[in-house]
Amino acid sequence: MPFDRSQDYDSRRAVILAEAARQFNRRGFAQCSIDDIAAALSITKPAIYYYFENKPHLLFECYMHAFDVADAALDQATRDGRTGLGRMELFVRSYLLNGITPDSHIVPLREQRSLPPSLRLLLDRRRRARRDRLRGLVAEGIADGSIRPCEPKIVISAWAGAVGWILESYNPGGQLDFSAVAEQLIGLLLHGLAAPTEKA
Amino acid sequence: MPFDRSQDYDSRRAVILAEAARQFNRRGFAQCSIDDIAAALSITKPAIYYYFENKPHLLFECYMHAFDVADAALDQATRDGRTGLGRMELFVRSYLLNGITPDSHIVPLREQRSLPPSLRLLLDRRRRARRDRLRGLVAEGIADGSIRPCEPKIVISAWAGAVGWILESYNPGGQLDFSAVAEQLIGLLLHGLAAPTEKA
DNA sequence: CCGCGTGTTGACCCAGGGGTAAGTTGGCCG
DNA sequence: CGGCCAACTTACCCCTGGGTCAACACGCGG
Repeated sequence: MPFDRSQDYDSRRAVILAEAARQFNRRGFAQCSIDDIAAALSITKPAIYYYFENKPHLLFECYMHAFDVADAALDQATRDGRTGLGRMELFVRSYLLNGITPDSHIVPLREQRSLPPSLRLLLDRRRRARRDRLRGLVAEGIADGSIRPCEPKIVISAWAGAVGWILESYNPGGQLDFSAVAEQLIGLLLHGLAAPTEKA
Repeated sequence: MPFDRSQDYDSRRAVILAEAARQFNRRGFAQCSIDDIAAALSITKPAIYYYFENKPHLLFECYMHAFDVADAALDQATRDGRTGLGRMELFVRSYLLNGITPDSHIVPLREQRSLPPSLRLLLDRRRRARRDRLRGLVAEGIADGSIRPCEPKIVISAWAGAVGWILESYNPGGQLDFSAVAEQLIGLLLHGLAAPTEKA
């Protein structure tokens, strides 16, 4: 998706953001300069500053976009799922298969440290909100018997790490296509959670 | 562990490396300057350059140390375990409970990108070697019936992410002490892998 | 044709931090 | 006591890259 001057403001802004996310994902925040991102779009640095306040804000908006996607998946899962475990499954499935494509606005949370305190605060708030909702789903699953007794905190951190690292280390050139990878991961995660009586 | 001039060369070098690992872990590689590390030890930047070639090498040695610890755990697990699943359990247990302390030379693999190509190559070699050994354990577990059929690649990436992210997000001030967290994580991981007939 | 606002550029500033050169301390050995 | 080497320090270089400024295109309404 090239930078097209005939598009409207919001579209051009989104194109820049997408390219930034791509580069941040591929090479890491610290390793790409604004010039790199600009060059990839065949524009110059000040053009980017016309749309975005500064480099951290660029990263921040990548995160926000990723949160929007994840929250939408979570809303849907909460609505459509029947048990705690079912909701967890719907969430991760929807997130992996509909929300995310490799190179979309993923930007693993590991780059958090690159944000100034003010932005980190906002980010943390959203992260905690999502985290607490997910913990709630696990607790719910334990209560309804679909999830074996365990510590929701640990489950959520472990899942987040597993999903993030799979996305990070996924190689599009490999033998498995992405949906196969996703299915394997989902199976693994669900087996870890499910109560012994479940069949999964 | 302060920097003590009366210690011998290797000890002082190790103290510097440990402090570097601490800071890299806490604040991220890009966010700490050599001056920061030096200041924390009450020495000056050139003193660090007396022991280490440059900043990437410092990070590189953190990684190497982490690999040494993990490889030792893996050797022991391979030796002492009886089934594929048993070996996987021994590995992760030994790694978490004996190998790692929060703030030791963990330095998550996410900082890989900060290394120059030559060092990344060396790192990748070791990472692949360990990864392949672990995949072998999973394959072995599937063959011996202790692990349900699945894709070893996915399992290893997911485990790596889960363990790494738990270490990263562990809060020493929380209600759970580290060994409790480790046990919860191990339980979760093993449930995900174990063949249905297993009791775990 | 003239301005005027939006979008974009070339040229520039400048702080931070990696890395170095040369000088200083302090212990040890002859 | 003199020199020498390891272990540092002070002072410095300098380049990268974030961020800015003034000038410039260009479409559009008057």
